[in-house]
Amino acid sequence: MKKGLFAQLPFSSRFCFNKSGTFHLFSRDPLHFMSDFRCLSTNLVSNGTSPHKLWFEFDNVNGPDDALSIYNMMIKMKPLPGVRRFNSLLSRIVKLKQYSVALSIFNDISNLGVPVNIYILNMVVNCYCSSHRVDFGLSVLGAFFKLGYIPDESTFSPLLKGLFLENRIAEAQQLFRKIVREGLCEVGNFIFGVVVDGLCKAGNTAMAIQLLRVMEKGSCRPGTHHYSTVIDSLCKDGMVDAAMKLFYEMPQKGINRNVVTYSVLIHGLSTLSRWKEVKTLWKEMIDCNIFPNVITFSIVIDALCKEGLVDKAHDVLNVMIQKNHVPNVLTYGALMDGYCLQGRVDEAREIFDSMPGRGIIPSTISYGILINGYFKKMKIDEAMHLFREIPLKGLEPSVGIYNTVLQGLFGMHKCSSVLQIFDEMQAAGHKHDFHTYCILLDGLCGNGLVEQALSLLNEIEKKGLHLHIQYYTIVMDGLCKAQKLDTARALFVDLPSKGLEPNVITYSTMINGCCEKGQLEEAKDILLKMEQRRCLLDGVTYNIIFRGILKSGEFDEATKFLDIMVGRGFSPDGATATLLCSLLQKKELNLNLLNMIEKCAPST
DNA sequence: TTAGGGTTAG
Repeated sequence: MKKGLFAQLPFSSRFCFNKSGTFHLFSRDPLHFMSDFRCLSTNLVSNGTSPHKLWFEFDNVNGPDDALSIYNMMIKMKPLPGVRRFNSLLSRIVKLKQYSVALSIFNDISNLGVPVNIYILNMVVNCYCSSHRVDFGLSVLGAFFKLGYIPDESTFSPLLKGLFLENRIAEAQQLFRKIVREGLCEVGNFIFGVVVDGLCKAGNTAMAIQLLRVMEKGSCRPGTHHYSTVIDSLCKDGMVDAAMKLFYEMPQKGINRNVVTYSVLIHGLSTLSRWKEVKTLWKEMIDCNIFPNVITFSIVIDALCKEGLVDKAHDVLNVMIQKNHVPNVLTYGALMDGYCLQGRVDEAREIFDSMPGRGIIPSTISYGILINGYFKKMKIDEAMHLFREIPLKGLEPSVGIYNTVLQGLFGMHKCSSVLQIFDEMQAAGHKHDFHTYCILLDGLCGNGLVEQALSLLNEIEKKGLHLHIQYYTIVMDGLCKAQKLDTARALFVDLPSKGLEPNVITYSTMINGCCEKGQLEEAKDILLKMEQRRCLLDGVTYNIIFRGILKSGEFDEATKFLDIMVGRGFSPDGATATLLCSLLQKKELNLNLLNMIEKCAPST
């Protein structure tokens, strides 16, 4: 059907179809249309359809198939519909995020001689930038000038967004500066929003705040959107107090807060279990006539579940329903995960089964949550049955689902089933990703197959795939646990030759391996190297070293180390507490250390 | 241009 449609297109050879039935454009010079688009195609077929019958139907376009059907009808008309009709169709396709479809149609209409206007050119820029092809987007700028159009905010916004999306932060900043300095277009709320969002997502919240301050002094003042974006980013960076400060600054500066502003802050606070403040904010929000929506409720339900308070979360769900808010697939997913985390997978299953009756179709992630829950309860048959059900329900098993199943099977020591599923995955054309390799390496190590993990690592190297420090860290850990410290050390020493830089987890893995083998001196050497390379120690590393010293019986040294550790804001974790308890029982700790432990960690 | 889900190395 689809191929038939394209056979009628004048340039059907440019399209190809992938396995999922969607089509994409062969890579071509994005500006080739410049040479073609003025040429009028003369051999159009007319079936007499009136253009007026079509123009109102674009809202009913719900996917590439609909788009192509309408497009096919449009190009059969004589005379051809005007550029505005094509504009509306393209705009609908862009809304559906079918960028390659939009670009292909664009190429075709330009070949058919439909004149290109600035709206269409901006859409083309947007399509390239949204599909990680910002360089093509930039090259379209040339077309603007050739056609006498001046790029505007709608041209530069997607370009900036695209650069941020491709993690080309410096270039995005450079372009933004150029736009401002040279007055390339009006710099309004919209473009500021793109830059604030881009900086935040790039992890540069501090610079986003600076930009807010710059905006305050200019003609385009920051608004609710800009503040909400920055508050959210601060919360995600764990800086909730700084986020609160900005939040309280808003009314002082005459900026309204909306449900998004409240929701992101509630998210930040509830992840830190600051429930008292969540309650205050909730009340304040309603007093201000801003009402929580399905996302706000879902945020709270999710946070309660992650804290193990699934029954409370279920109460919130009931309140939500009483207040006529309709829970969606994400709300139920959060609750299902909450039950699974408590090992109450049957209750999670009840929710899952009740979803279709409530008009909600479970997503692949809903399946993933439940499959993971079953594996954690060792219910392999139920897990695999659900996995097999996914395609039967018309859903595409994602890489994430395959990863969950592979990991679950490894956890059940079903290595032969892992291979079978991995083969199936490849046969079905599903590309494995970075996580798949991590799961395979970790699963092989965890099942006593460290040598095979090493072979897989070699294979990854030989294939010239992107090497990642995490692969090596996993295998080094496996080697240490298999009493093969020498091989782990060799791998560790070789990292720089592969262009890889060890990170805090790599160092702590090796330190742990050395401590377990009683090689405290070597562990100290690695610690020294780590500090020389300015790799900051985290809580887990401090605990690993502390346990290593404790096990060596050097209690005076352990006391000194604990003092430093606590001074830097880290406290003994669960594994350390267990070790301390067993040492206490054996009465092996000295008095100084006992006093120190009591002072720093009353809970342990 | 702003908010929510599973898996993800010590």
